[in-house]
Amino acid sequence: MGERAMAQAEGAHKAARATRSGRSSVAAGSTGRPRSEEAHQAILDATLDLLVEVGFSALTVEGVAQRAGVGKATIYRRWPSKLPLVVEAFGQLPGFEEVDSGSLETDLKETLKTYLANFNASSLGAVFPSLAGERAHNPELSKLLEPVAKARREPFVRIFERARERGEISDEVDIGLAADLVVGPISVTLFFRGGTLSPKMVGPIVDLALGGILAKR
Amino acid sequence: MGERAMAQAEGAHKAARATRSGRSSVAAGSTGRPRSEEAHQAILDATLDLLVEVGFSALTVEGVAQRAGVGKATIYRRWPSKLPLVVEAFGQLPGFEEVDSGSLETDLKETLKTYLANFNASSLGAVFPSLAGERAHNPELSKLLEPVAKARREPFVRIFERARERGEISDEVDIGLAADLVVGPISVTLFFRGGTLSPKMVGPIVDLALGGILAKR
DNA sequence: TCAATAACGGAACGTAGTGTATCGTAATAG
DNA sequence: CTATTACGATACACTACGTTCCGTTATTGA
Repeated sequence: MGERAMAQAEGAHKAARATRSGRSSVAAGSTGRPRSEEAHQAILDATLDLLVEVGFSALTVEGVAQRAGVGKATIYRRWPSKLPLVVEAFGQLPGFEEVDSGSLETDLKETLKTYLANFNASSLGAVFPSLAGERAHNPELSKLLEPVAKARREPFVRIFERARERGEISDEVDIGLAADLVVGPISVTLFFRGGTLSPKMVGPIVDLALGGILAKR
Repeated sequence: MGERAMAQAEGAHKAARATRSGRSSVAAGSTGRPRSEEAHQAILDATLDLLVEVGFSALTVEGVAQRAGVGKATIYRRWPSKLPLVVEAFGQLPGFEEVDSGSLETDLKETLKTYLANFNASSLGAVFPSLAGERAHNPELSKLLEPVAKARREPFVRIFERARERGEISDEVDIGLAADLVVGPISVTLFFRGGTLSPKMVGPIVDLALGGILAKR
């Protein structure tokens, strides 16, 4: 859900001026001017915006500073390089809620719909491919991205585990593979074809995939 | 075999490059030193190597020139920028043969195995994500990549079409979706999880996916 | 045989981004 | 009120980029 960035697009110096309420969360035991929480957030927002606009590799710290209306030093004071900055900004993107309706089919369809909605709303659909493309050549990024990718897969694994406990699917079914089968067409659309993700895809995907998964009983 | 399929949509500079005079092609009416076909190939090879090693965005013309043992001008004389260079180099990667055994299951498994073998052998598994990640932010690259991606999907569509003609699958099955379902787990492994592709995946994938596809009869 | 021609590899531009440092100013603690 | 620290801005040396120029080399046609 984020109206987040929009306010940022034009008002570069808006954040700079807004230092008044630098209500820093820390300041414990430390004297001096506290770090501006607003600047912090403006930097993360600008990073996400630029990540969507130009991708990971074309993103520069200088560009982030300009967009956020912030000096470069303010960024380097908090993050040593662009990688952890990107990872933290990426981590701000919303996760998604789990569904436990008692039915495998409903769980999958609802979760997938949330999945796609998130991809579209948060522009994750533009950010994720850019980061994923870099993984193979950037071990550090790969490591930082691993838990994120895992967290996005796990809900599906749990859905299948619950279905197995209820006896909906056979013990023979490879749950990890089943999860990949369901998410697969979305991945293909996103990466291979560079297409758009629509919630309308969900129904047919689950129906077709589930046929094979349920058949093994 | 090894047919360098994947018809390119890049006639633009191919035509402009008509001056090539590899050994004795005698570039009609043109005097002067002929372009070295050796250098040409060395450049393309170096481009592919670097594409695998560092990815698209980190690939530089300077790096290609060094790797190929060539002056940068030699590259710019043939390609206006790194993009068409990358596309032509990418187009050199082998396509894959079609299988028509008369059985849907066999066709899928054999084709998928070739698919994976190519991904591994040609390091396409490293190159493709890098290019795919750039698509969202580079419309030009996206356009040039479109026919390539399509060509990789088409064999699977044809396999399903033949199966339908033989009456192996119902008319209700969405063939495009079926193709995506089969390739899906590979895409997930490659992009989402950054994992390795193994031919051992093929059997279970096809078995599980086919269950749902065949069930609709 | 030799001048004209064009591609060759290498080197020299100007540009852009990096990470660090320094400036005067602003905000907070004691 | 003073010490301290963060702020935005700017300057810095450094690196690597894309592009262009340069003297050299290979080939052609007179």
